[in-house]
Amino acid sequence: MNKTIADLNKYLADKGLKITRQREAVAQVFFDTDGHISAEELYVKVSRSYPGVGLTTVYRTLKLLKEAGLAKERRFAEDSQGVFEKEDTARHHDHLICTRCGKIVEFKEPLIEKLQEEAAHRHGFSVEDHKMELYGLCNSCRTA
Amino acid sequence: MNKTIADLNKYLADKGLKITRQREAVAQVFFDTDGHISAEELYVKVSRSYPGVGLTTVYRTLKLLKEAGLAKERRFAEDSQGVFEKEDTARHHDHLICTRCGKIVEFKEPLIEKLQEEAAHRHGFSVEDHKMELYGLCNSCRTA
DNA sequence: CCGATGATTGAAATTGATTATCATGTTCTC
DNA sequence: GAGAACATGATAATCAATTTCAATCATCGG
Repeated sequence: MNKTIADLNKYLADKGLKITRQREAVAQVFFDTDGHISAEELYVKVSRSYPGVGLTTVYRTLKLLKEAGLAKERRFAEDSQGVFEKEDTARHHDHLICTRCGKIVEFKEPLIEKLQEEAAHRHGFSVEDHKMELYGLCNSCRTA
Repeated sequence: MNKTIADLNKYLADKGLKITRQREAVAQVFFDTDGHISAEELYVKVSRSYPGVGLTTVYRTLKLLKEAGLAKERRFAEDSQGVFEKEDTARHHDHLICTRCGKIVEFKEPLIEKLQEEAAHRHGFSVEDHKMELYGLCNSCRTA
């Protein structure tokens, strides 16, 4: 099932933190967003529906969402800003990134995950998370 | 065979760029280093053998080494500085990162690479490079 | 409901890695 | 070895992200 503001509120209550208008505003817009969004973009989007929420608070709320396991942060280029996506959709998918046009395609490959687990165990590691990104040219850029 | 300063010099000559004391100093120390090293660390190391080389020049030379295909930059944590390693050892290996102690183990998994290629082709991508990092707990941290 | 306590907010300042600037110094070609 | 182009390095600038801090707000106990 999809995660909602209720999940964040539960996390906040458990930690003795407070449920505020601003946090609910940020979480609401975040959960209504599909795909990747940067803190800056989320700030703009939140400002439209709930003006008066500061960029600082957007950053802080995204951090909380990460801690609560509801959001995942990614960084596709060395010099770019981080982007966030919902953890339930983030789980177990990887990315293909076009180095020319920047297009990002998500894909799944369960067999690779299995092999990752095995490789990790051979080195005494337990896997909590993984990051796999393939960089290359997409169809349009290759034929252009 | 291992790459050396000569390879950087060849690249520089081809591009009409100049071979300088500073670039040779940075490259020398870089090629003598195994594993990962940050620009800052390399700067300190270079300063010991060849004082008077600026941090700016270390960054610039590392950029050249990357362009020449002799170095590879990685960034293991969102907020950390980039680290560099020799391209010939970097090629086709991936990383296991302990989220507790920060230990980094390198491993190879040719079968995963093959599957990556296949997955990419299914989405119309050609693969130029890839990044795969597994995050978890190493043996010592798990049993501690 | 009220007041105390401690968390939260947001504007501004700060950070930290990396890059740009620019005057000066160096390399390489002819 | 002269000249043009490139390189250097101290400093300033950048930029996402975090910290600061005084003012505000949420929550709990009574």
